Amino acid sequence: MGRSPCCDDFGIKKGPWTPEEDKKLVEYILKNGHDNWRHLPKNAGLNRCGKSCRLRWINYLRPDIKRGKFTEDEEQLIIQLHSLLGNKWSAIARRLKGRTDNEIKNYWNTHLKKKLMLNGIDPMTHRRRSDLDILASIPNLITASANINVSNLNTLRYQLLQSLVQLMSSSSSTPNINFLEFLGFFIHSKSCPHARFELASTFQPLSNLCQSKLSSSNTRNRCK
DNA sequence: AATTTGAACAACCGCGACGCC
DNA sequence: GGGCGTCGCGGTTGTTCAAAT
Repeated sequence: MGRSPCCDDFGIKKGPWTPEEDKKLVEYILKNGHDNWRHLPKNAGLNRCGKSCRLRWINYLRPDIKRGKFTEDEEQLIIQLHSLLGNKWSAIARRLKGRTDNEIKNYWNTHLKKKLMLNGIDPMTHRRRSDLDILASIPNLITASANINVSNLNTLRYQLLQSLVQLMSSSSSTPNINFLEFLGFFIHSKSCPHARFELASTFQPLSNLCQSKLSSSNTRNRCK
């Protein structure tokens, strides 16, 4: 027999919290604390499960929560801590006063990950990506980016392909700055979903080629 | 002006860890 | 030692709203 689920009671409310529910929860916790989340909703007169109450308190209602945009310092700290701790959001949150693990996790997924990628840094390893790494991820980069404006797709395709040919013909393993700038131009221009789709499909075969190049070069390195 | 799209973030869900009996 | 209840975490989904079309 398994553990009894927390939130399967019929009639238990889910979804966004109302101001009245917030008020009840805050008043109850400030007066009585939160020793037992399981029993708290009933005692506080809330038709919610304990888990939902806990989350609402920790992520939104706690009095010491800091609201508003992340500062540049906080961003740097998150990046630094993520490079040391990985996706240990609660551990990262403990080192950022007033910020919650959920908030940091969301901020990482929507802002910081992209920011690092656009700077040529792998968000998981925190290492600078080689040209081949970047090429292999072009379709993802293009699809992930919401900001492409291409008025003349063919011209840009031609320019990009020229850069790619140049890049592929050089044997250098260090990042090609011109190419990175070119990619940056693509990604920072305004949105055009159609162009993104076109570009992503155009570069999929090239990406596959790069993946196989990468894996064969890794195999060679291992054999050395 | 209406519709679509996508970013941001709030909230949910499943599971492992832990403590108690 | 193992069964059970609860908590906390991380991944995922749902909702909202502004910008683009």
